Amino acid sequence: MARKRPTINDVAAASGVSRGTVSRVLNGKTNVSLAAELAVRRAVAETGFVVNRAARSLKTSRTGSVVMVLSEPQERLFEDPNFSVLMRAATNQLAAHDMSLVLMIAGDDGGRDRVARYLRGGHADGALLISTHADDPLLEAIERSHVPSVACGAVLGREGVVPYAAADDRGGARQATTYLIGQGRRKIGMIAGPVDTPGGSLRIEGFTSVPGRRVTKRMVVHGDYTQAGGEKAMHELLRQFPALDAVFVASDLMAAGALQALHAAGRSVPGEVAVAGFDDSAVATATNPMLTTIRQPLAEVASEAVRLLLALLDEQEVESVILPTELIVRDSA
Amino acid sequence: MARKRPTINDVAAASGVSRGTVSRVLNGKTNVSLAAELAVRRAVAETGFVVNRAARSLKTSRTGSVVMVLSEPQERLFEDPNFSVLMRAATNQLAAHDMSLVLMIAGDDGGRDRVARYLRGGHADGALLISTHADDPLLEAIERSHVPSVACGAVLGREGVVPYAAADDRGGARQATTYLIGQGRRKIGMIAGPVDTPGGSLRIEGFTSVPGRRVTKRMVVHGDYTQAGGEKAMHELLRQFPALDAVFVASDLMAAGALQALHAAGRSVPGEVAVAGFDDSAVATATNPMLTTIRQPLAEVASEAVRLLLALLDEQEVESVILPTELIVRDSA
DNA sequence: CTGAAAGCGCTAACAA
DNA sequence: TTGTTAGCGCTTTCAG
Repeated sequence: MARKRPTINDVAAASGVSRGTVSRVLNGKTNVSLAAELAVRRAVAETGFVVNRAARSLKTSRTGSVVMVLSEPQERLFEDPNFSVLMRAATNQLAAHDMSLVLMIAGDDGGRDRVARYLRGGHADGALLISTHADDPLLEAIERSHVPSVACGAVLGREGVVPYAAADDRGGARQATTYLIGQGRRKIGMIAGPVDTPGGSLRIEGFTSVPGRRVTKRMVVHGDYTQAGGEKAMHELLRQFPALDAVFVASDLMAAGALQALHAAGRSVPGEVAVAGFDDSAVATATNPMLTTIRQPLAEVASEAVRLLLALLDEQEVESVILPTELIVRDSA
Repeated sequence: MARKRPTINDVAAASGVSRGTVSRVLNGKTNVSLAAELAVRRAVAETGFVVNRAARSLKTSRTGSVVMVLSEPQERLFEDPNFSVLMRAATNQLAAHDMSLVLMIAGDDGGRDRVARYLRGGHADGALLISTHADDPLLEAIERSHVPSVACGAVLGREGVVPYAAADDRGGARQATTYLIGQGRRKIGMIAGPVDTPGGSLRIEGFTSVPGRRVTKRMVVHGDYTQAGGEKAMHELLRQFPALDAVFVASDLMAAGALQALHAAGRSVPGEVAVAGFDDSAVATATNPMLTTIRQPLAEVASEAVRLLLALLDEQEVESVILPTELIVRDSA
């Protein structure tokens, strides 16, 4: 048993046509008689034929795969609940087009180098960039490789260069802030992410742009998107801006940390301080009180990014898309 | 600019040796003079040559990639914080061997079919199975494809057939239970996972096997690894076994739900009821009180699984491995 | 509408 | 130790 894998030749033999004709029905199906097509399809089913991608790829120089490149430092992503959602959505969307997703991590020089070689080697038709920074040396390597790329989340400072699909960070921050104000809060602080990420800077912009109070520098501190970072940031904020009656936190994980800091400081939530998060990740319902937060349509971000990438591969013009967020009201604000 | 990608012929020309010699230094480097090797290496660097995997694959019928197959239904994994850890570790480990990881989701019939075709087509050298059940039709397809496979976490009922790397579920449960008993708890309930998962049944075994009290049926209820499921299960447990003074919960996410149920029922934690979780995922420190839990060495599980798979590809005999867990004491017990 | 034939870039067997 | 050579399985002209 376990005979050799059937090739296109076997299918040709079984269906009584030539290799060329089989190939035609397998692909564009241009100029094939119905009879021939039927015969081929039957033979494919009978033999259990599956095309050899390597051979096809060698001929067409298309691989049928897309690489998802993670640029975030290991430890951060380790805690990041968003990434797996992006992965699954991208995988599903790609699968619908009979393409596959390969994952690469460009966390250090070695990783970046591997990605660069992979791309230069033409091992993937396109790249999906996750949390890539504008100053990431990888960007240059990608550009040099001429492999079409799309980012999930804008690449700060390269918005015009690298097409992207992203959640509306600015709008989401505005939603949260407006809600807080609507709840009668006026002295609102913010725990932001690192400024070199879109979530870091755009959410500050959104936060700042809502009228109804003055925002000064001491009202904003920065965390690193981890829970411990959020806790530390909250303590700092409490020191700088003790009068605050609300905090908008740029991620749920950091918000969980902020909740702990507030608890330790003896401030009740939402009584004395209202807390709003961002992400609507699993931790949002694990905290006490549960987090009022902003849901990002991450699955859609990934599918849209894939759609853009496929369009790019198809040599179409593409335009970046920004998807709306949604306010989820729970107990913390 | 943007000239054609250099081939092995260009390298041969640039280094003044034949294609064959270039190939030799690129691969096994058997029987190559130092001079030739040096010349080739220089030429590779100069030309920026990267081997064409498709061509190599066509010749060797090895792809240099491994597919990670997720069998879990979409909605569960969506909340599962473990999966991304497995992915990253596997990716890193594979990268160290110059191989890549492609991700496929076999959540429904369509997905399973795609995976089966992928494997039958010889598009991957091996498969890494995640949360595959014994009755998954995919298993048969994989077997039929003759693609070497290793599971992350045992495939219940197929332990002898599919090699695996797993955390010590039984031992971890025992650790947690023993700790609870050591804290003076005697009426310990359990919220288990679905019995058709290793974490579901082995953790019950571990829980039950610790002496010091009697375990009856009403002390164990089942959840579905979601937070909502944990909450519901806790309510049920409270009804069946109201006298309990501790709960061992088979996942942190469910434990977070259990905490909420206990809170709603007016039972203090850990005062009246001690709670121990499992996983040590991000939610474990987001809850209030923070969870005492069992840490699974997931990254090691993935690396070990990859190691086993590579050994299998190398035609070696392999033996499944079970890795020790660690008790993390926090505030809930 | 279909068959024949020429490679895609690489490895490995063989010959030198 | 090295060069030569024969394909791996497929797509795609080019004739017919």
